[in-house]
Amino acid sequence: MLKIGELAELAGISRDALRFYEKHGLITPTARTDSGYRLYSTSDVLRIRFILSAKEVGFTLNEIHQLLELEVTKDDKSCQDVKQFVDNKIQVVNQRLTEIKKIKQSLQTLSNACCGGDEPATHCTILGALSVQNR
Amino acid sequence: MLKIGELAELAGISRDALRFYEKHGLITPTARTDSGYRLYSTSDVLRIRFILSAKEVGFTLNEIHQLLELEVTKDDKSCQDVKQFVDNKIQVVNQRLTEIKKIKQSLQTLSNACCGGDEPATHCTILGALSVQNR
DNA sequence: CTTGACTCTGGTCTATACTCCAGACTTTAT
DNA sequence: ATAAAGTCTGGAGTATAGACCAGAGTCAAG
Repeated sequence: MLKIGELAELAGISRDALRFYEKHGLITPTARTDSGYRLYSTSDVLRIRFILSAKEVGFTLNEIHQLLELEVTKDDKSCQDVKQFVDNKIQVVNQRLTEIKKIKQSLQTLSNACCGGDEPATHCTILGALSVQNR
Repeated sequence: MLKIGELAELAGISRDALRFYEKHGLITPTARTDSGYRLYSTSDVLRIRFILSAKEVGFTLNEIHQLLELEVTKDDKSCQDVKQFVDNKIQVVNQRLTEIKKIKQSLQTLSNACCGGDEPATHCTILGALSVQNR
């Protein structure tokens, strides 16, 4: 079991951030010491990793909260609702995937054009690189 | 040339957002009418599209500002600096690409597990779906 | 030629996601 | 045993990205 400072270091975030996530229902330490210190287990570590991943790709804490709440049993009566929600998120994610690939291409074009590359200097801005993409 | 309301509608954002971007140096209308109305050209439209794309994938307005400022000429004396900056961004983008693919997989697994899918119900949470990935 | 829709500037307000104390208690190292 | 480092709760402060509003000017249609 990890104390808050240890988990914070492991995850590369601050203790305050961990307490903030807890206050907003994203994670609860598996246990507390008698004196009230938070204790985190390995599954808490996974949870934090997921939270940070999802944040990295643009989900808000609120959305992440919803994702973490999802609990599907095959014959849940609200199953279709959950599926709908998840499928919506998949669409969002796909959209982001497309955008991020475009931007990556642009950055790459820009990088190649720079410092003796073969691309003409007219492509040497982001927008120029983007329009190369669009041809 | 488009007036602010027209561009706003085209881009799917508010007029206030456009003025906000302007205030922070991300975009300047190509012209103004005599009475001071902002006029946007097609290259402004491209610029806004880029801004929104970059925002969508998690860049802050500040970072986007930096990206838009990049202007590389082949024999720029600061060329290596620019290349460095761009290559860093490419790394960030690659990281995000990886994360987003993982999350997409998890969502897909979750969606498939739901409502009569083949996956066992133990994978029917995001974290469960994630750990399927990690096997 | 006026009425309604649009735009201007400048300012305040809001939500999100934290960060940074303060004052008190706990644990660890020497 | 004591000092340093870590943790607790609660609350105030900050950065980002706008939204919203007021009061005044502008434009387009009937």
